[in-house]
Order: sequence, then structure tokens, then C-alpha cells
Amino acid sequence: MTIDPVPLAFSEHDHETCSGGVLAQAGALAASRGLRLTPVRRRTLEILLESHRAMGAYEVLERLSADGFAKQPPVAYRALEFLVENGLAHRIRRLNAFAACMHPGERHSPVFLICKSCDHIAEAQGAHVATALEAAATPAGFSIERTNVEALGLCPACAAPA
Amino acid sequence: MTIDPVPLAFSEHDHETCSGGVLAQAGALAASRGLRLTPVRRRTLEILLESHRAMGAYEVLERLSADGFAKQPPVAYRALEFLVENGLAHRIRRLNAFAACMHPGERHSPVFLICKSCDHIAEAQGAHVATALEAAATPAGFSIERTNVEALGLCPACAAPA
DNA sequence: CTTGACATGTAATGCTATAACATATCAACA
DNA sequence: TGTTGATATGTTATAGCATTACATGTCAAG
Ligand SMILES: [Zn+2]
Ligand SMILES: [Zn+2]
Ligand SMILES: [Zn+2]
Ligand SMILES: [Zn+2]
Repeated sequence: MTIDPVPLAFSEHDHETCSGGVLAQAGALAASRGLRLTPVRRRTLEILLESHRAMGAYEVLERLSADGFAKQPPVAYRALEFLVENGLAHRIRRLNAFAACMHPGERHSPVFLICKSCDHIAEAQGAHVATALEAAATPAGFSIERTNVEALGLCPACAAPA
Repeated sequence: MTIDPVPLAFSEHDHETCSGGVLAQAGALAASRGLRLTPVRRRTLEILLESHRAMGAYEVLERLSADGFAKQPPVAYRALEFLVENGLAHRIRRLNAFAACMHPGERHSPVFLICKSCDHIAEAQGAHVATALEAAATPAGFSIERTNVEALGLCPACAAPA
């Protein structure tokens, strides 16, 4: 499976299929790597996958507690940390929030496109950005380990004339 | 004045001259734009300029209070907000912290190189990164307004063999 | 000297994240 | 099968980051 050239997040699409596919990918990835995708963790991923938005940890926590899990912050933070560590979710620093990874298991250098109007988030292909980043860091003698690339702006729907 | 191809942050350098120059540039910029670089604001910038590190708002606040300013969070946050809004400082989201802009007034798409070991921060030239970012956003129909590009890794000094 | 815009002082609160310790679950192994 | 160690979860408390709201002060234009 290859990465969509254009993320679906900003287009009308069958999100059931969209999220279902990602969830299946995530499950397969977890199995193949021997990760323990426990109930809280799986449920957390499902919650994140419900929309193409980023959710704060406390928002996730609220939802988890409605499903019978404990309502203490560490419950949400631990599940989210697990997902992020294992590439099943991303942290959107600009929003102090988290979003499901739409390409679990695939090598990708995500660029997050954050619509400031509707709050939706797309995960665009950032291979070239990553290359440019390396090129910018090298002359400084800096070796990159992880990057955060986030862009704030308007999605096509919100940019369209009212 | 043009932008240094290689940021000084990770090299030994005369930081007095380095920070003095930036402060002078900032002052000139403020004057030319009719910005009010009041005592708290100027002092805040000076504090940020003392090192190539990012400082949390409360750390800045601590310093400001030692200089006789009020010790309530808004004091620091307002000064920092002013500096960021006017391009005299940057917000480093990964660290929930702020750093002085090393190129005030110059068009630059900063890429922040954050050394995870010594905490120093360099502001590298991100023109190509910005281009790549635009290229990644365009197919999605997304129009970018602001970006955050941060890289975590090791500076040359910290990467060198112990 | 009044007025209005901007800046600062001050108190209170809200949101985000982690530390620390107790308990539970589960699989490997004797 | 019982023990053990690793991993995960429950629970309490606290730390760290950021904003709201309102009062007060400053200064220059009219
Ligand atoms: Zn979808
Ligand atoms: Zn939108
Ligand atoms: Zn310097
Ligand atoms: Zn370093």
C-alpha cells in the first residue's frame, strides 16, 4: 500500500472506510511487531480516528471514561504516548493535541496541515521537506533525530467563498 | 545585512557582539515601525538574548521580577507575545518556550535546531523548507499562513565523542 | 484638561502534563 | 503449577504552562 498523494482529510470521503482501513493497518502493524494493543489503547486510537481533528488528552480522557475506563489523566496520556511512540498517532504541538496517524507503518515524514477555521488536520507527504530540513541542518553540523513540521492555514473548503 | 549561512549558536563565538548586534537591529526595527519597545519588552528581549537557549515564560518572569517588574504571569506572557507578534522572538512549541529571533526584520523562514543534550537552539535558514512545504500543501488545496518547523537532535559539540 | 488608546498591575482560574506509588495482568520458566 | 519478572493500569497528588478579567496607570492627540 502506498501513501495517497492527496490526503482525504479535506475532501468529502467515506470516512468509515477511511478510518476502518487505518485501524486495520494499525492492528496488523501491532500484531507484526508484537505490540500490545490493549483495550484502552485500541479504544483511544478509535476515538482519534473518529474524525480528522486533533484531540486534547483531556478530551480523549472524557471519552474513555464514558467507555468505563478510569478518568485520571495518566490513563489518557499513557495510551496516547504508546500510540505516538509506536507510530500509530502523532502529537500536534501547536494544538497541544493528538491525531491518529493515517499511514501507520509506512515510512513518512508527516507535514501537518491545520485548518484554523474548521480545525481539521491533514497529514501531507513531507519527504521533500525532510530533505530540505536535512540540508538546512547539515551546514550547522546538526544531526536531526525527530522533526515537527506543522502548517497553519485554510483548507480548501474554508478558503472557498462564503 | 544578510543572514549568516551557518548559525553561530553551536559555535564558540563572541556572544556579546552577537547579542548586541541583534538587540541593535531589534531597536532599529522597532523605531522604524513605530513599535513601542517599552522597558519590560526590551528587558525581556535582553533576557532571551543572553543565551542561545529557549526560556519558559515563568523563567523569564522570574528574571523580570528580579529587575523590579511585577511577578504575575501576564507580565511575561504579554511581553513575549509582543516580541513574537513583531518578529523579535520565536515560540518554540516543542519546548513550550521562547527564543529571541536572531534575524529580526529580515525575511526568513526559520527552522529551529534544538539540541536535546545541551538545550541550545539555532535558527537555521529554511527557505527551501518553506518551498517544499508549499509544494506539499498545494495539492491538498491548502493555503499556508504560518508554519512551525522544529528539529530535535544533537549539535556538533554534543555529538562529538566524549 | 479631557479623552481615548495603549500598557501595566493584580487576582484568580483554567488547561496541560507528569511524578510517584499501589495494584493487577500475563507470559516465561523452574 | 506455582513463582517470578516485566508490562500495564488504577489512583492520588502535584507541577508546569497559559489565559481571563478587571483595575490602574501613562501618554499623546484633540
Ligand atoms: Zn477520513
Ligand atoms: Zn477547514
Ligand atoms: Zn550568540
Ligand atoms: Zn548541544
